[in-house]
Amino acid sequence: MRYSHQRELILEAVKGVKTHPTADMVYDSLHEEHPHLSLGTVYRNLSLLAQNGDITPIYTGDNKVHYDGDTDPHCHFVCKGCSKIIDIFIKPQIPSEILDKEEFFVEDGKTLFYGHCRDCKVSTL
Amino acid sequence: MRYSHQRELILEAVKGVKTHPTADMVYDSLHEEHPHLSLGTVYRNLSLLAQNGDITPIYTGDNKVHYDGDTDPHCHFVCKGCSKIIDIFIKPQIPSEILDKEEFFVEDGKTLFYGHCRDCKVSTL
DNA sequence: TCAGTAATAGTAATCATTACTGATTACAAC
DNA sequence: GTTGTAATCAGTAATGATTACTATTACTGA
Repeated sequence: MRYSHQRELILEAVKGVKTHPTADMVYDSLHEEHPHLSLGTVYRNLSLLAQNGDITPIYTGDNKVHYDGDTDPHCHFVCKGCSKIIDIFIKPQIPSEILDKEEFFVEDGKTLFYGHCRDCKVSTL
Repeated sequence: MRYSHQRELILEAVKGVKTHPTADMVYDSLHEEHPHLSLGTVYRNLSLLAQNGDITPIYTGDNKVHYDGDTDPHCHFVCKGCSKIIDIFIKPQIPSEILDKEEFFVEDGKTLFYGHCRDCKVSTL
């Protein structure tokens, strides 16, 4: 993969933030300072960076792909109220009994927990 | 929720199958025998049934929502080759240390494992 | 410096899903 | 059974996230 200034910007925008942004959010955060950056470029590079293992995609079910700049394996918590994603620094465990299976070969795992964050818990009472 | 014949059909189409179908797949499986069933009805009812806890949505990252008719908590394996989803009947564990957190309140969890199934493993060698 | 080619900007197209509208249907009260 | 009414439906248009396309720009190795 050849170097590109845009890709560098996009990578830093994801790594420099704890909010697990979507393509749209990355684009918004960069657009003011880099008005010529294209949304298509953001999508393409997020996808490339994920393929390359530099960032990790998260599929929460909100119909948008979020990205995590921290590629160290860990879990996430998704608030059903405000859709916020919070890092949970526990390594997802792959139970040994399924590593021995002949049917499939596990390479990695993603674990999402769903619930309500403190702020949203209060507001549902 | 009021009874509807269409919803019954859709629920049975998901429950009667181990393939974790998408809206599109449910529609296709029913359309021949029920030509007047509308795709919009399939989408609306899958969403309602999921809200109601009768089926479980799965977000694998293929940009389509899959549904599981088995609502007993368990994990899934996703093949990176053929996109097949396989049930893994292990209950997703919620580590006790995060249940005590003040920051958020976990209600449920979803665990996906990624890798290659036996057929696809062979073909990548 | 320059050629070759990957990457970009800008825009059009795609695809899954949702929203809308007028017709139909479940179901509760009479 | 009949009727009122609100949920649901079929069919189709609209939306929103993402991908594809094309002419242009910019890395990078020679």
